[in-house]
Formats: sequence, structure tokens, C-alpha cells
Amino acid sequence: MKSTFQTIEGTSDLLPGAPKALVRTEVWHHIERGIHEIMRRHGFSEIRTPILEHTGLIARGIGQLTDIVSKEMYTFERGNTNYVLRPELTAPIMRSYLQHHLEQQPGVQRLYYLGACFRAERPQKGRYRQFHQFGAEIIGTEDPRADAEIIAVMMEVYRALGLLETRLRINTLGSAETRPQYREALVRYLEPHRETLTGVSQDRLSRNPLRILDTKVEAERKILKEAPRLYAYLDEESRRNYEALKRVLASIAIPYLEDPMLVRGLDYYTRTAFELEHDGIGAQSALAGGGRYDLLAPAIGAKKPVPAVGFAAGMERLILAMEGSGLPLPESDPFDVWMIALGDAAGEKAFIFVQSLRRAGLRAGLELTGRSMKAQMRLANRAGSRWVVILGEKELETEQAIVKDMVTGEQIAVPFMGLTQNLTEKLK
RNA sequence: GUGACCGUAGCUCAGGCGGUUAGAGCGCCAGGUUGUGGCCCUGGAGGUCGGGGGUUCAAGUCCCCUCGGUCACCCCA
Repeated sequence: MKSTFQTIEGTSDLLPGAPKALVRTEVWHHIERGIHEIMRRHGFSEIRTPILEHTGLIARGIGQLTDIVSKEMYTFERGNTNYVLRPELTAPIMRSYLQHHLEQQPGVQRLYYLGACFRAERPQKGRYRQFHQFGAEIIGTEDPRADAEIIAVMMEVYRALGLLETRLRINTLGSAETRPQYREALVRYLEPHRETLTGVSQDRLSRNPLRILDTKVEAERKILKEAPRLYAYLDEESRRNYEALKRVLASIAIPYLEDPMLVRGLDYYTRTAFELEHDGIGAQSALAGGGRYDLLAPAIGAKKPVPAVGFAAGMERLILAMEGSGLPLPESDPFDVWMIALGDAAGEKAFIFVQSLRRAGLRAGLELTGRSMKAQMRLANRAGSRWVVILGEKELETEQAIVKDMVTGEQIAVPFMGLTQNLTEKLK
């Protein structure tokens, strides 16, 4: 170890040309481009919110009892304010929606985002302390088509990037009115089994019993087989909504699996909940998740519920999944032209040409350390440049540069005057 | 927060039960071609063997501590 400082545990530098796809800048550009394109096509507009938020927004929005709030937040105090590095973006976006009265804008709001989030967990494959999410929200309608639309954009992003082996699981959590009834029934059923449950589940039994449903412990799953189903407690509207969602998904050919045990970790979800899964991201299986969260707005201070539905997806997990599926990922950003100069006078002239090429829109490069021609050629080759322009004393005299095709090896003399145009045309 | 495993050149890794100048491949630099890349050949630079302590005549190798990483649990993106 030479440097005294290095990246903080669970964070990483992205480097151009890095051997690992997960931290290669070019790969990030690739998926970011895909996300922007699909979102744009679906009529979503990008929203950017600060990385720093009031701790209270997250605590009240996501829920005190969630793992995120109870043990995974990076918070700090300064003056009288308690700050948090955002652990997710849905609450901040709802905050922004309310703060800027976006309900006054025409129609429903379709917003998408892309950005860094922070959670103070022990890092492992597919889970990091600084990680990146992208996602989308439709705010302002209860229509189940909005739920379907959210699922559709989400699926489209993965499809556009070539990731096809995914599983969509959906469920409904019922309304704010009926959920307590089910919750009670579930507790009543589980209470006699209390001794068989794990410590965590026992704790949840009193605090957040629905979460027990998605347990992985075999003994608990067995008990749950006979447990009352949420579906039996649904109110008429939730049931209708759920049926409509399934109908719409089918109508646009999005396959899904119904999973009555699917419960999401954040408190703000009502009705629709869904998760997109993929194998081979280490022990993690969730690529993305989301659902309807009409109660988030009142939880963070709005006078009444604001109907909203959205998804959040992990960018690291997306890359890991793409890599695992053997999808081609960009390795480097090749140059169009590489300029080679021999001698000081040629060096200065070359610099002028390079700038001219760049202004004309080409990706043009040159070495600044005055190395041998062989060395410069090697660099041109490494840069993946299709064309090389050679400028030496002879060329300065004749005012003609040598243009070399790195694929065929052919080279021709081109007058200085027409150099930029010549190369621009070649690269069309 | 808990557990397991791993730290030897820029990267990936060799270094039988401790023994003398710590190696390879790739990468980097230079030369072979006095102005021409990719292939090939030759040479070179680059290592407090993560750090500290201990055992020993002798430690990269054994023991302890510590730091860092990876993976897993919990949970989630």
C-alpha cells in the first residue's frame, strides 16, 4: 500500500478502462444512456434532488421501524439541524413534489431519477455503502394503469439493455383501512407459534408482523402456509385495482408471478407491491422493487394522501446481472484520430490541428511528452484510433500531413488546408 | 452488529515440513526497424512479502495483535 488514503469501505472509484465492469466508467455511461433513453421515450422527466436531506424526512417517510432508519442511516448534526445522506429517493422526491406544488402542473407527474444513495451496512456482493439507484414515479393518480406503466418502464429498461432473464413478482398489500384487520388476524394466528419463531420474527410480531411473511426460514414458512391470506381481507377497491393491474400487465404482454408472501421493507407501501428478480448477483436477488405509496405524503406532513406509484432499481446490481448474463459491455471509448508529431515545431502545429479536429466533432488525441514515433504509434494503437495523422519536418515543409489508416495500413499525403475536412468525411 | 476466508510487483498469481540474491504471466518503458502500431524477439524499471510485535541461529512461510479486502448472515437496490 503506497497511498495513505484509500476509498472508504463499501465505496469505490470508477475508472476508465477498469478491468471490472462494475467500476468501469464506460459501462456506467452505457447503462445511464439506456436509462435516459427509455425514460424519455416513456414520457418521464428527470428530477434531481440533493444528496443531503433532513433526517426527519427519511425517518418519517420510510418509517422508524424499518432497518434503513433504525440502523443504516448516515446522519450527522450541525448546528440545530440533523442531516442524513439519503438512503433512497422516493421520500425526497415526494418532498420535492410537495415543496414545489407540482400538483399544480398539468396532468400527472412522471418523474425519473438516477443517483447515489447511502446505507451503513456491511458491504458484500451487490450491496454497497454508497450505491446508485435509478427509478421512476408517477404521482397524482390512483389509476392501476399507472402501476402497470411503472412496471412497464422498469421492464423496458432491462429489456433495452439486453437483460431478459428476470422474474417479476407482484402482490397487493391492501388499503390503509383493511391492512390493520389483516395484521390483527395474522398476529392472532402466529401468536401460538411464538416459541417456534426466530428472535427477529418474534420482535416483528409486535412491531411489524407483515414482514414475517417474506421470511426465508423453513420452519417459519411451514407455519405460514396455514396462515390467513391477505387476499381474503382485501376491500373491494383494492381487489378491483389488483385485478385491473393484472389485466393491464397481461394486455401488454408483461409476464408476472403472483406472490402473496411478497412484502416490501418500507412502511409507505399500500396496495401494489412488486419486485424484479434475477439470479447471480451474489446472495442478492432483487434488481428492483417498488409499489404504490399513497400514504407517504401525509407521513411527511401533507394534509391528505397523494396517490403515487414508483420503482427503485440498483445500478450496481444491473451491471452485475448484465455481466453475469454475458452481455457485451463497453470496454473503452476509441479515438477517431490520433496525432503524431516529431520535433518541437511539428508539435505545436499538431496541437493546432488536434484542436481543429476536436472543434469539428472528432475524438482526437495526441501525446504531449515528445516521445519517439514508435512510442506514439503504439499509443495510437492502444487508443483504438482508426486514423493516425503524422507530422514531421518533411510534412511541415511540403505542408502535407500523412494520414494513415490503422486497419489497412495504407497512408496518403493530405494538404494541411483540407486535413480536417478530409478526416471528418472519412469518419462519416 | 455477527461469522468465514484472503492480503507477495500496476494487475492475476507461484513461492513442498521456516534456510541464503523473492519469481512468473500480463501490463509499463526502451531497443531490434537512424520517421511507423498491432505479431515476434531482447533488455529494463517496479516489491518495507498490508502494518506491528513475538518464537527462532534464521520468518513471505509459525504464533499473537492490528489494519484492509472479499463473501455470507440480518436486511435490502
